[in-house]
Amino acid sequence: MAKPRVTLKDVAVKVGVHSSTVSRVLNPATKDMVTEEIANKILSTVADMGYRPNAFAQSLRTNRSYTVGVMVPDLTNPAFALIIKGIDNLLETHGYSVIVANTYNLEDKQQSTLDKFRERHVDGLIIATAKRKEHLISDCIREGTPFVQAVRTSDNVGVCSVVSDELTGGNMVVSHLAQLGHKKIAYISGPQFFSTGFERYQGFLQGMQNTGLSIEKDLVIFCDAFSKEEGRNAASKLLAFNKNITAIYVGNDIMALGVYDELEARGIICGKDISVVGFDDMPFADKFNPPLTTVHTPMINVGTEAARILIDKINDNDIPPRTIKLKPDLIVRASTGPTA
Amino acid sequence: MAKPRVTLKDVAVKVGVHSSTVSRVLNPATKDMVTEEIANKILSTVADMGYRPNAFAQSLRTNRSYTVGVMVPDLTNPAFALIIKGIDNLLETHGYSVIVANTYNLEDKQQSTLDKFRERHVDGLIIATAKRKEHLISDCIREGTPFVQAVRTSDNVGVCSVVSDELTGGNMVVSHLAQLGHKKIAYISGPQFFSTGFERYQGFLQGMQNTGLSIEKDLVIFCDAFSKEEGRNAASKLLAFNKNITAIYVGNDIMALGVYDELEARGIICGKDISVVGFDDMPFADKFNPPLTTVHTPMINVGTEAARILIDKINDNDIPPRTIKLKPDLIVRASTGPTA
DNA sequence: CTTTGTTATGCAAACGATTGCATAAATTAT
DNA sequence: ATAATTTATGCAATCGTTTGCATAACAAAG
Repeated sequence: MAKPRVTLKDVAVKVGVHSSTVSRVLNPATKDMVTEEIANKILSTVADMGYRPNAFAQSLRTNRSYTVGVMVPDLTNPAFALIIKGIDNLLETHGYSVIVANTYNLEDKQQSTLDKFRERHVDGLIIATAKRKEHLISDCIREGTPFVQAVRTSDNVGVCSVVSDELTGGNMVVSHLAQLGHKKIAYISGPQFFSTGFERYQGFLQGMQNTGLSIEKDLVIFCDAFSKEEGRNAASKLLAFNKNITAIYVGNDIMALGVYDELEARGIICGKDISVVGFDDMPFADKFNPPLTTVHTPMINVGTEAARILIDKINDNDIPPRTIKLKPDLIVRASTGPTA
Repeated sequence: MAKPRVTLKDVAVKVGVHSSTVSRVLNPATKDMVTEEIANKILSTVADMGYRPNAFAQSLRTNRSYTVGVMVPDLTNPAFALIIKGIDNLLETHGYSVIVANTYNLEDKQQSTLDKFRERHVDGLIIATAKRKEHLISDCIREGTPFVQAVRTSDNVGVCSVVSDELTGGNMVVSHLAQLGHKKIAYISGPQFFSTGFERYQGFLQGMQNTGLSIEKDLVIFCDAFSKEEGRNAASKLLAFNKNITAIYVGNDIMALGVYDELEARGIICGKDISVVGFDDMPFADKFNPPLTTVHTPMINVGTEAARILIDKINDNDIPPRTIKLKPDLIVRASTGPTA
C-alpha cells in the first residue's frame, strides 16, 4: 500500500486529545470510559481522516491476529472448496481472515504449512488433511495450538472435529442396493489411513451385516488414493475376474467417475447392467452420465460448524472436546437400478 | 498460540550478543556484517531454541506483510478455485501467504473486503471480480495499491491483467459449428457488464462475420448472471418461439448446464437435435451428459501469471502495465455434432 | 607511536497500537 | 466548606523487530 497511512496519533493530535483516548473510543469494551461529546468528535474525525487501525500493531500488542489457518489437501476439490466457504462465511462475521494452504497430502508440505501458520501467529487452525495417525495433530496438542479437524479425523482422543457420519452413510447405501435386489455388491475403498476411507469401509461392512448379505473378500478392493485413476484400476481388477457383480459401491464420487470410465470402456451400462454408488455428492454429480447415486453431506455446514467450534477454542482452548457427526442423506439417481 | 515464544532477545542473551546482531545474522542482506564464528553460534542456537520470527513485529517495522489478498466472486466455482491454486503455488515459493475472500458479485462486499485487506496491509491484490466499470479499480489506482486483474478486466487503461483470449475462443467455436453445417446459431450471452460476457459476445459476432453467417437478433439472449437458472430461462425463451435453431453457443459451461436441463425437459437430444457449446471447460465437463464441447483456458496459468506480475508490481508499482491474454483451445466433445 | 581507516558490535529509536497506573477534575457525602 | 469518592484523561511502558548511528577494537599506514 502506498499512500501515507493515518495513525491513532494523527487523529489524536487533530482532535486535541491523547492517542490512548482515541484508542479507547474505538474499542467497544472501553468506549464508555470517555465522555460522549469527545467520543463523538473523535468518531467523526476518525471517519473524516479515514483512519484504519494497523492490524500489525494491534496484533503485536494484543497477541491476537484474528487470522486462522486452514489446511486442505487441494482446494480444487469441490468438497474442500465448500468447507472453506463455510468456514469463511462464519469467521468473517467475527472479524477473522482466513489463510488457506494446499498440502496435496504431502507430509513435508503439511509441516512447512504449520510452520508458516505459526510464524504468522494464526489464532487457530482448521485441519482437513489429517491421517488417522497424524503427528501434526499431536504437535498441535503439545504446543497448545487451538485447532479443529474437519472432514477427516485422526485417532487422537479428546480433540474437536466435524465430520460426516460415514457409518450411517454406508448403511444407507447398502440397504438401498439390497432393496433393489442386489446381492453381489463390490466395494472400492479409499485409503485406510484416512478416517474417511476407514469409516466408510466400516459402514459398508456394517451395512452388509445389517442386511444379512455376505461379504466376499475378492469383492473389496483397497485404493491408495481417492482418485479417478485408482477408481478405474480397481474397477478393472474387479471386472476382470468376476462376471456377476451387479453393484459397485465406491469410496467417493471422484473414484466413481473412474469406475464410469472403465464400465464405458467395457460397454457395460451403468445403472442397468451394473449399479454404481458414490459418496460426497460433489457439485454436478447430478449432471454426470448417468447422474450419480451418492451420499450427500452438507460440506458447507462442516465448515461453519468447525469454524464455530474453533472460535470457542480460541477463546478458551480447554473447553470440553466437541465432535460433530453430520447426518448424511442418500441421493438416489440413475446410476442405480433394480437387478435384472 | 499458547506456548511462550522465543524472541530475538532470548537467543541474543543465550549467545551473549545483542539482539540486533542476531537480527543481522538472520537477514540474508546483512548476515556478512557479522563474524562467521559468531554467526554460526547464533545460527545453531536459533535452531536449538526453535526461534521463529514474529511476523507482526517484522511487518510493523518493515511495512511489508508478505501477504496478498485475492478477491473472487465465489471460490466454489471451479474456475476460481483453479486460479487461486495457481496464485498460491507461485506466491508461496516467494514467501507470500494468500488471503482469500468471496464477494458474491456484491458491491458492498467488495468494498468491505478491500477495507479488510487494507487493514491487514496486504502487499498487493489480485482481483477476479471486476466489472467493466469498476470503481474499486479506480480506487486502487488512486491509492497506489499494487494489484492485477485476473479472469475479468475493467475498462480502466494502463492496468495489469491476465485473461483468456475470449475473442479467439468465440471465433473457434463458430467456425467449428459452421464446419458441422450449422447456420441457425443462437447465442446465450453472459452479462455485458463483465468483460467475459462482453468479449465472448464480441467473439461470437466476429466469428459469425468471419464465416459469413448472418446474425439474427432474436437468436441472441442476454442474461443477468452466469448461472444455471439464467441459462435455462434463456434456452426456454429461445426454443419457445424458434423451431429451427440447430446450435446454441452459451457464454459459459454453467449456463450450458441450464440449457441441458431445458433441452432434456423438452425431449430434445443434445448433440443430435441441437448442438451446445460452452466456455471454460470446467472440471468434469467431460463427464456431463453429453460431454460438453467447450473452450478451454488453463485457469491455473491465469493464476500463476497474475501472481508473477503482482510480485513485480509489489517491488515497483510503476512498471509498465502488462496484460496477458492466454490462448484458449476448443475441446470438441459429444454435445456438438453435424446437422441432420 | 600516533593517526587514520576498517570492521564488527552495541545502542536506542522507531513502527502503531493497547493498557495499568497516576492524576486532574468533577461529583458526592459529611 | 472540606473530605472522600468517582470519573475522565494523560503518561509511559510494552509487544518483537529492524536499522541508522555511535563506538570499541584492531589493523594498517605514516
